[in-house]
Amino acid sequence: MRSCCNMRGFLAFTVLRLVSKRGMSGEAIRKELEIRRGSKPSPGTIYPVLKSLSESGWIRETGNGRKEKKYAITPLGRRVLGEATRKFVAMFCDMKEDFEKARSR
Amino acid sequence: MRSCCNMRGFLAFTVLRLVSKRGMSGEAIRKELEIRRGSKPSPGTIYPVLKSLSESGWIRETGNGRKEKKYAITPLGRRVLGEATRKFVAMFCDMKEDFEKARSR
DNA sequence: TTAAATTTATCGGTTATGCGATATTTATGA
DNA sequence: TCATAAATATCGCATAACCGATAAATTTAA
Repeated sequence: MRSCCNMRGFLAFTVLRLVSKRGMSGEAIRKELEIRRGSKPSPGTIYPVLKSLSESGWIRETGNGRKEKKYAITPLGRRVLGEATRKFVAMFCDMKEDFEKARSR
Repeated sequence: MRSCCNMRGFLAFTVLRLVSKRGMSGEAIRKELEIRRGSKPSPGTIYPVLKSLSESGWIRETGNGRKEKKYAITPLGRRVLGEATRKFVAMFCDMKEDFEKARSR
């Protein structure tokens, strides 16, 4: 059975939210998204998003030598995320109960 | 300042949720969406969505003569919506607090 | 040191969402 | 009845999101 929504357009938002909680690498993000949505975004999906968020100045690499690159949210990113979250909640204002009912992880 | 998400892909989902609460016409839906997201979707946006949802068998016209056409969700639509809502909540599982903080309408 | 594995990077292509413009139908009211 | 307004319908288009494939860089381990 087909679905009535495909999450298209919310990947950048979700990635920004993830990074805002704790520094994360591209791979860590892919793994978290696999859990949340059931499928792992391809590298060709996730790295362009990280690049785009970086170029917007919303996230930046945290220079822990090299290893896995980790990203953190910037102050500007935090403002943008706050505003987007506000809009998101306004758009889906009737979903409060659905979130409350859900068993949180 | 640009936004990090554009709600793209969630219009059908949102319309289905609206219709699931109470019978609504295309115009009523446009007005509700204007409130929620700040801009009113154009007719060229909303009527194709209603058509598509109808063709999927997820909503149907409720035959009150003609007047403003009203739509209601079907049992199949309710199943699809339930599943989509479950996925939605899983995807945005960390947003519970944002919804709680928000003043509800 | 070298090979394998992991992570990051890039690019083109497909897909479909939402809009603008426009036309048609239906309702309202003078 | 007729004119105006409101609601619905359709079509093509621009946009961009995401994926697949592939390659490069970095880390790990043998």
